[in-house]
Amino acid sequence: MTTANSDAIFSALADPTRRAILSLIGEHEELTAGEIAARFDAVGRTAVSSHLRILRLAGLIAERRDGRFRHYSVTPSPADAVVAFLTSVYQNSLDQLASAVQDASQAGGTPSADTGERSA
Amino acid sequence: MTTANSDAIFSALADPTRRAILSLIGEHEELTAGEIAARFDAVGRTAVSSHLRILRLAGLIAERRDGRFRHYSVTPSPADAVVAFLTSVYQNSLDQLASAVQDASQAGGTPSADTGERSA
DNA sequence: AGCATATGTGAGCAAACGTTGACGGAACGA
DNA sequence: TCGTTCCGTCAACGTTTGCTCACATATGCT
Repeated sequence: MTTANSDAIFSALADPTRRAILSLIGEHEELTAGEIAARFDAVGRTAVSSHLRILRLAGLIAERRDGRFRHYSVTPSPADAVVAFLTSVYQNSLDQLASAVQDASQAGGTPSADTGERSA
Repeated sequence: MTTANSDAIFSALADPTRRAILSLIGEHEELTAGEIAARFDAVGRTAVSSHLRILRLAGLIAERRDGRFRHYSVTPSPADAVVAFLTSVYQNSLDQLASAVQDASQAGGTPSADTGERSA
């Protein structure tokens, strides 16, 4: 069930405008849709509204309605899915690197020649 | 300069097939393009090749050429850009949450009723 | 050389995405 | 009640994305 939602989270984070919106909201406690839209000259108000909807459906932001205004704030929990994915991928990578170094050091040779090469 | 690349990283991570590929590579030390493609029934070999290109251009995986084969492995560093973005967003959020809780506890009321509600 | 294997690349197409403009609904003030 | 403000939603359009098919490239084997 977290898998289905992480898809929405990664998709939501893929757009640079949405990341900018998320970053902007994160700098403040709460912002209204109009305040957010006002900070983006290149993007129209309806586009910002669509982005806010996507961010909200992904669970990345929360909406509080107050009269005519809608205040948006950051919801802390969902980012865990992203970090969990990355750590699961890179944890193995680091484990294997560590064991490779250990094997090489037990064998008595130089740890590895692979680390010196990085594809551009 | 990290900003321009983080765009490629987030876009690369947006696709569920690419995340599955990245996860698969992460489980092994190295995998060839053919070995990776063989694990995906739903997507063809050329599609996997395109995904590998995107992941490589984003700097998420490394390519090692060995005869006819191309071995792919995970490159640990670039995920830092993702984590850095998330922590920058949520750091402020957590700070504000902490101060909000402190304010509420000083006021003597229950910390918050908002946590019980999640938008669907 | 000739053929098979391993893999990337380009054209073409359907689906998804982001943006805009027009509209609708809800709330505030006169 | 009437007009204005704030904001989401819908239809349409151009762009991008992901996929497949056919072809090209490079390596290895005989």
